[in-house]
Amino acid sequence: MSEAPGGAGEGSFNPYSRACPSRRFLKFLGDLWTVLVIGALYEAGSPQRFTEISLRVDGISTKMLTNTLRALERDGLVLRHQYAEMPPRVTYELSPMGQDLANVLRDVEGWATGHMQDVLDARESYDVAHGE
Amino acid sequence: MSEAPGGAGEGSFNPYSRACPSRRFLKFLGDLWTVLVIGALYEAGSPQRFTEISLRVDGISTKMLTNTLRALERDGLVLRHQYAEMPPRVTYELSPMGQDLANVLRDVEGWATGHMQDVLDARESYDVAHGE
DNA sequence: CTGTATCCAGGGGGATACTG
DNA sequence: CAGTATCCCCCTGGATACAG
Repeated sequence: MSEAPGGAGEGSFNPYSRACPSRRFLKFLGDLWTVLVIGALYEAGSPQRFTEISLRVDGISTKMLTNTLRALERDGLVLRHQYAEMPPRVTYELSPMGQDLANVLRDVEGWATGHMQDVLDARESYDVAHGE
Repeated sequence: MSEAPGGAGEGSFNPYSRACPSRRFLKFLGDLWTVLVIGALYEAGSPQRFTEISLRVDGISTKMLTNTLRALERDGLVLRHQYAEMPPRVTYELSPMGQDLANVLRDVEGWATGHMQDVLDARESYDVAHGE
């Protein structure tokens, strides 16, 4: 019952090894746009259109929104619905697995905003102690 | 009681706004090296030396390990201890706030490794359906 | 051992223009 | 509206050499 640094058992994935696919995946999950897009879809609670998402995620470019949504869809985290209308209408929503992930990422987001002030203070102390 | 996309109340931080400092912080927290270094320190359970950390986090360069540790220390998430010895000895450990964060990030890591296979399968299905 | 300093290639990602 | 296609700059981050 020896454990790798990641605590993964045998036959599992371990992001602490550079060759493991979970490392790249973890990197993707941590990507700012990934986190915010998933969070936006989660917050919305209903299928969102391309433009709606871009409005919720301030500053995201069409390129990155496209890339992010495409990757999320490919990974089975987001469901894409296309309607044969004119003008075209496309919506995105979290898959069950995506919603599960959203809950995890939401904790990270909550932790970040919840401790932001502490961190800001810590930085100030550090900068003062280390000569700006 | 209106809510921003991030669900943050007034006076709080909201990473969905590009100007909010929490966005940059969230980006830092999601960074691969940040996640793995914190995870490594958490797993270790005791203060770790520079070299020990680099061994746990496969593939990290001295530059990035230094940068990451420095940033974590500045943010009050990691405590650095320096001993006046020869050869020099320095150890790092999570601060109480850092340990709190570690628990959150650990869930993300666990989610990633726990769903890696599902994602791998989803990708294969997607690629087949969309012509490789 | 624990970093720091520099160089530099590669890729991420913004801005912009254009299409079905 | 929902993207796609390019250009292209910048900045990340690896490699390397060196210092305390």
